[in-house]
Amino acid sequence: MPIMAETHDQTALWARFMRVSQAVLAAVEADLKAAGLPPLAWYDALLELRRVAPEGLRQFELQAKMLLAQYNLSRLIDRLDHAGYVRRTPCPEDGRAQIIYLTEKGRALIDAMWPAYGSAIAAHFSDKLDDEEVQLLADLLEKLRPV
Amino acid sequence: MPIMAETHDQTALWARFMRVSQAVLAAVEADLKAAGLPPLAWYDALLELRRVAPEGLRQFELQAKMLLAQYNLSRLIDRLDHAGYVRRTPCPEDGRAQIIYLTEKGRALIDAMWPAYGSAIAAHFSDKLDDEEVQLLADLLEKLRPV
DNA sequence: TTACTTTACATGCATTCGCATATTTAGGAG
DNA sequence: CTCCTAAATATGCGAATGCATGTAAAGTAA
Repeated sequence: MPIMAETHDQTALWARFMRVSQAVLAAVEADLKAAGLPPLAWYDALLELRRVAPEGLRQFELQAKMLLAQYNLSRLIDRLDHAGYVRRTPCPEDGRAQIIYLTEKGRALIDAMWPAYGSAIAAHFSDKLDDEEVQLLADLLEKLRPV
Repeated sequence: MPIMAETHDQTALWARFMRVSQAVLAAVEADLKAAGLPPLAWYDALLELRRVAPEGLRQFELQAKMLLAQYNLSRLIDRLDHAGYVRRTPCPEDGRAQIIYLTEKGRALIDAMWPAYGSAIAAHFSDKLDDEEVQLLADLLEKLRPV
């Protein structure tokens, strides 16, 4: 009964997809933590801010670039702000809003995190794929990308 | 400079891999929640217990099958136990241990969750891949699987 | 036996998350 | 303008997580 077999294959593949992606992510996070560095979300947020520097981003713009709920991003920025890596400033054109700027300290943190982060990505991810496989996976992920 | 280009490709692929897997997982979890059902981890744990039923599993055995820290599994079992889906019993051969059994109510929850879960997997994952792509992705994930 | 190490699991505490809601301001409709 | 709705962000509170450590039983060595 091929239909059942396919259903099973697909469900098994789903389970494997989740397990592998979570395991790889956990391995990379563990490497960062072992190096005494902040979690990945900090790096991601700071990196998005560096992409637009010297401009800043409004919170909802940053949210669109990251995969974080509004309240979680609000508090992530709290932490980044308190730690001195970003600075919140009121938006002159919209009284509700704030613009978030990367600070010099934040830029330095990106640089400090990248060696450990890049090595971890290589060790747990990139090194396991050759060029052809990189392209294959990129195409498959494009198909899976939510609309 | 092909080396830099490859490094960039691989890092970009890493980012995409993480974003897509997290987005797909979040979409499936959201469907479950919208159906008023418990989170995926509950299903996963109960399913592992059903696989070995009528035998039970010790906590560390279940931990090896799932991607959960020891203390998180301990508390997940607390919740499943309090909700009546599993039952903890002392292990006669090892006074430190307990054996976790699936209850009838737990078996019923698996059955109740599967329609929503299966549909969500199909909608957010399986339906986006044809048979050939399923096989390709399976092979790639096998390469990425941590040792 | 005693003493030490390891394994299996639990738990106190601080951090983070999820949810609902509050707060402030924008942007209309009239 | 006034009233209403929607958008941008923050926050109180309960649940879940991470970390360190606790407890109790096994295993091991003498």
